[in-house]
Amino acid sequence: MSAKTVSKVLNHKDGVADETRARILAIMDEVGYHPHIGARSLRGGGAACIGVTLPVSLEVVPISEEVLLWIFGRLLRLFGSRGEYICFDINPSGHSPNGDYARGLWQQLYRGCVVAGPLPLDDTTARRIHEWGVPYLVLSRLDGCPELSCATVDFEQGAYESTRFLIERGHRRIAMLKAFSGFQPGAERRRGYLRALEEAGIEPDESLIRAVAFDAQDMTRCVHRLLLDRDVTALIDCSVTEDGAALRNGARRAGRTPGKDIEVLTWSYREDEAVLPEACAQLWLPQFDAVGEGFDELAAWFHGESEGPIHIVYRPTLLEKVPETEIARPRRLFTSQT
Amino acid sequence: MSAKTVSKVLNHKDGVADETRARILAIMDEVGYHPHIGARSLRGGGAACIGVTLPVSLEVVPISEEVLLWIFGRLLRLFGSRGEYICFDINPSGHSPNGDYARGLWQQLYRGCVVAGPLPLDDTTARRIHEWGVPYLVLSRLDGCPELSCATVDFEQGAYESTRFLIERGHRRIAMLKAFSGFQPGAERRRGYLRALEEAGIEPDESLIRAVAFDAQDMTRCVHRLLLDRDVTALIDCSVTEDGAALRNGARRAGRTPGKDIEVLTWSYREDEAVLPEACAQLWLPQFDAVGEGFDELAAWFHGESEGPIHIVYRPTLLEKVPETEIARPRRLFTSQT
DNA sequence: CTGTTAGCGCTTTCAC
DNA sequence: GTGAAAGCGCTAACAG
Repeated sequence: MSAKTVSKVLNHKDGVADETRARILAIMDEVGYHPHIGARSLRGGGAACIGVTLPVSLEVVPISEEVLLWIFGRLLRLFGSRGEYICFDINPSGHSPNGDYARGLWQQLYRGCVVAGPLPLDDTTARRIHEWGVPYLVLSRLDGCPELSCATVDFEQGAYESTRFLIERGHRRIAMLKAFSGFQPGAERRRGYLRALEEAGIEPDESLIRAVAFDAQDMTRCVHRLLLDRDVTALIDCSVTEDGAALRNGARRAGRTPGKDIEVLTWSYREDEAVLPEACAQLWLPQFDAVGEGFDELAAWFHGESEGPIHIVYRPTLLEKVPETEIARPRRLFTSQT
Repeated sequence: MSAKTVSKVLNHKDGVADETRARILAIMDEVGYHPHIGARSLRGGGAACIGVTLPVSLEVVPISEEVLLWIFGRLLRLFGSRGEYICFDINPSGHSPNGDYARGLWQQLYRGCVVAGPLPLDDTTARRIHEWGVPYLVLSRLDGCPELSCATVDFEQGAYESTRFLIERGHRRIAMLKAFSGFQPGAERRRGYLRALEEAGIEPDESLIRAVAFDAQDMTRCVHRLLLDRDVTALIDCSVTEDGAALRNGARRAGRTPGKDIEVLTWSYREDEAVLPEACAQLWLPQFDAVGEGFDELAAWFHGESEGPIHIVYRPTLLEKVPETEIARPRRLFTSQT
């Protein structure tokens, strides 16, 4: 019989006599036949791979193992169980000239992909991914590319609400521990903060916005420095380092005590536990919920059950009643590898 | 110019004028050209993917997240940093008819692979992988296929030494908590145990070998049952559950106390911490060391710097002086998902 | 140094 | 219901 007949059997199409089909299947089993995935993708089918890439090296934005695993586990359930390959292309310390973090797509290895991390503000690849036309999901928004398929949290809104909350409590000089300088979520934080100040007619002071690295020592140092200025009466920790101890230590070095002579507002990925119980409020970022739902939608898109692009931007919630129990060991979304 | 010239440039081969090369590179950059990985593999090159598969579903042998991550991290360093894709094909609850867990190879997606888990005794796929001819590494041996490229620990030797140690201390009825029934490491344990008994002229009692699941409740129950027999004076815990509490609880329910009226010998993946400090000895299984070295060799093989197959079978070490500190939270190699 | 040609394994189109 | 032929993008062999 001919190649076409075999091809039909392979792809579960009809137009083949039952007897022939059975015979072919028997032979395939006997010879141990498997279709060549490369040839298939060459012909236009595309490999059944879902790819995971990072827009920047793990050294720059050190996504924690916990998160990588969480992503891994979700994709396993959504794609692995349906027989798709899950393909990681995580290139620590830029093997690639920068920008082609989606080479798995260009090379037609992926038929969909997850960009797992914040986008640099000058990113141009995400737009190319969008135009490429396959299902994809970025875990970050990008200014100037609102059509991006994304699942994340509205950091600008979070920063705005946090700042306004403190202004309403009478604060005028509000410091901010900001992460992700040069990245979209960092820019969103800044914008939200400035917008709230402007609305209240407060002149912003750039020196109060402090970029921090993802480690406890740097945190402590920054808090110390900022709080030496006695006019600073409030501090927003939107570093998402979730490190209450570093906040306390930094404040103590500056002779201050959170909840007494300095009001702290913390950001956290968790709703039920406090970064710092003595904080005046905690902003909960439902990032995991957003990403989880994003993955569900991505799977549906990938499997042809729905259409993209995805646009999930969860609004953070300001908890005025901070949970009483403190996060036991900080299980961070980002961990420095020092 | 022709396709071949372009191909040469792509593959960093010489025989192209410098000026032409530069021109081609410029154009490639401009158009955003990327070679089609499927076509390449079709032509015989093979995709630059290292695959990771599990011989059985995660539901049957629940490899812990910690281990998956450890593997992931190692492969990232060894392969990811050199630009290779790391591709997982982990098929929970048998999407495939069983046996084609290496479909990534048959489909020519992988140019090498890691089989990350114990092999079932009736496995036939591993031999086919071996004959396939690409670099691969199995984290288990297989009876009747000694040529397999593997990195693991000699469980038979471990069971033999454990049993002999207890016999020499005067025990005659030695119970055994055994994991991996139906799998190679389970068979090795049994063999080692029986060999030691036979050498000592002790008639084995099958009921003393007890298969346990990877969870604390089942452990406790099994220990309880076994120790109700007052003639049992020694217990080998080679379940590698590393759960001292379950051992203690089971013993207590049977009215026994480890270290007093029952001698326990524990197996552990760690050298410096005790599963049960009151054990009379601990067998250290340098599994991580073996696998780590195996990965190094696999990478060399994959990159053409050395030849396979790999054969790393580390000998366990019997520590008569059990470490004093107990493993804090059991961080298990295998965790049931209940 | 450069161009031509063939063929990898698959699927689709079209003819039988 | 089945077969023949073309072509996907790439590279090796062979001419020019």
